[in-house]
Amino acid sequence: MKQKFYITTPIYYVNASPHIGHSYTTIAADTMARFMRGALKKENVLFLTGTDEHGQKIQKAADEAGLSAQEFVDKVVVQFKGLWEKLNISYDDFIRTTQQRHIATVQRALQLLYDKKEIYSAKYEGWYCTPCEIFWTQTQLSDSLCPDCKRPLEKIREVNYFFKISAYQSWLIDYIKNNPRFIQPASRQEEVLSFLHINTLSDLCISRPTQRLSWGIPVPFSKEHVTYVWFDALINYISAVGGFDAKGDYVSGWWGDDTQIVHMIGKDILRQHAVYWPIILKALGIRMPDTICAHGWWLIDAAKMSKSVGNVVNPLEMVDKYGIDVYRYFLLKDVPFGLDGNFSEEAIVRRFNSDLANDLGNLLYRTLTMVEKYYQGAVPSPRNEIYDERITRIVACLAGLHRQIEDALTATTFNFSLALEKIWEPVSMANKYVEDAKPWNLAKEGKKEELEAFIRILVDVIRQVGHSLSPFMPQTASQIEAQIGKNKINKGQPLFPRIENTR
RNA sequence: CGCGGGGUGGAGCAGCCUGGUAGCUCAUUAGGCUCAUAACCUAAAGGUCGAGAGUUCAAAUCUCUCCCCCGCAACCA
Repeated sequence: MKQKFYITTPIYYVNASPHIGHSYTTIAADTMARFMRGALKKENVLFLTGTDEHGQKIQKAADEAGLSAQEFVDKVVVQFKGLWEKLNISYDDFIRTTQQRHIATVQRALQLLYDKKEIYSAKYEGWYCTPCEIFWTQTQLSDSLCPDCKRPLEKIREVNYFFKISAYQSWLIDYIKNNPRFIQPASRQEEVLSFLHINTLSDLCISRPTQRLSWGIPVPFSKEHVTYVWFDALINYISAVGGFDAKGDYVSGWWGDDTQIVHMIGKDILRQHAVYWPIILKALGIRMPDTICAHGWWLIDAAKMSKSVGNVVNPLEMVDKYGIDVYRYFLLKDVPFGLDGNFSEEAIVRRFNSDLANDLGNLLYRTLTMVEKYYQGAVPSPRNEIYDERITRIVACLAGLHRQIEDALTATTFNFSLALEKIWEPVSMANKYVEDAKPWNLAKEGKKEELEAFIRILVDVIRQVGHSLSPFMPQTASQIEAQIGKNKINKGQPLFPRIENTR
């Protein structure tokens, strides 16, 4: 494990409000960041999120809202930050592409690439739909009408700047093959490789004429152009944590060889991150990130989430209804990371009742009751002399738990659901052990020492589980800690009261 | 002949790379127990692993053919 850990979410495009997908990526990154803060020192972890604020669609959304672009993005950013606060997202830095630190780095990067002759200007030809403000290439068209609005298109010819990514295709293929951890999960790596084998990369158009779009970062070597949003956006990962020195070398405390760099993304933007981004870095002479981790999508009642269908899930509503940690738990547990998941409230309730109420919540509450009943609320002190075989097994399970979680999260593919399964193992063992130990008999028969050892191991399980849970469910972890107390319990109410079928 | 993902007990999935008694969670049923949130524990029922052919002593797993479902336009994690 490297000394430092730098994890990012994508910077979210602020032309609309955040939805379940944004919250999923961010919760996953937050959980990793929290876990790594425990594994490394807190100050050796940096968790970055932010917003992508330039481009045509934002300008259009701003126009529709009757605001200037800047006013519009300022407004939406507040929504995102509000959601992250509500979801308990522990980001260390929040970058906006309209910030000066970002603009300066993007412009410097462009100039460096231009000086290295990695960028050239060329005439660009395409079909333009003026009402939609969208460009279409010949191959996207079946007739001469706009695929979106079915209105006639206009043939436009203009000068734009292109980045020579085609020159890097074979380098990229080799790099991906030689670094199997670069794109995760492995199935995504195959996807990218097969894409690169089948297609020949064409140079990336990285500018837009100012006459058509003014809401962007000005290209330093042309007054008539602003930067294309994707080039602008990807640079955020380096502009947030460093900059170019006078010689044009990138300098950063978070991009050295001692840092593990992870970009958490959704599968829809894999192409940009696995193809464009490495090439940009390579051309600038900057090291590659360690891992690009692309997760799947959430389907809503088995259908693709879509603004036009109107089935977009608002995370705030779910959080208000079920609670932050229940929402976090559901997203991280219900689907193996990487695959598409199916979101429904029935599924949340099912998960809630079986895992949180029946298994974990019930274990905590029955234990609290026993401590209260048999020991008047005082937590028995550790007793090592009585160990039956089952206690030994539970102790071994607890001892190995941290390692198991670490393996699930770091050794393979950010397997959150597996990590949570591991945390539930001691919970289940403890619930079984209650049946075996029959504490009510121990109490009746006056077997004081056995009873104490028994209660003590339950308390140990709960403490350890609570601690292990803290990256995933931070609030729950502290609630458990508060209820089980140090020397004296604070019984309170059941942590996750079962949701009965009320429909 | 476009590309990719998938089809495993009622539901959701693992297993397939590296063939060898088909496994997990939930739901169902029966029993046990009472510390506990009708919770917990134990047990049972339930599958010709999409169809067919081939390789093999042996195929969910390898090969071939076919059938069906979902993405591959936009918003967008």
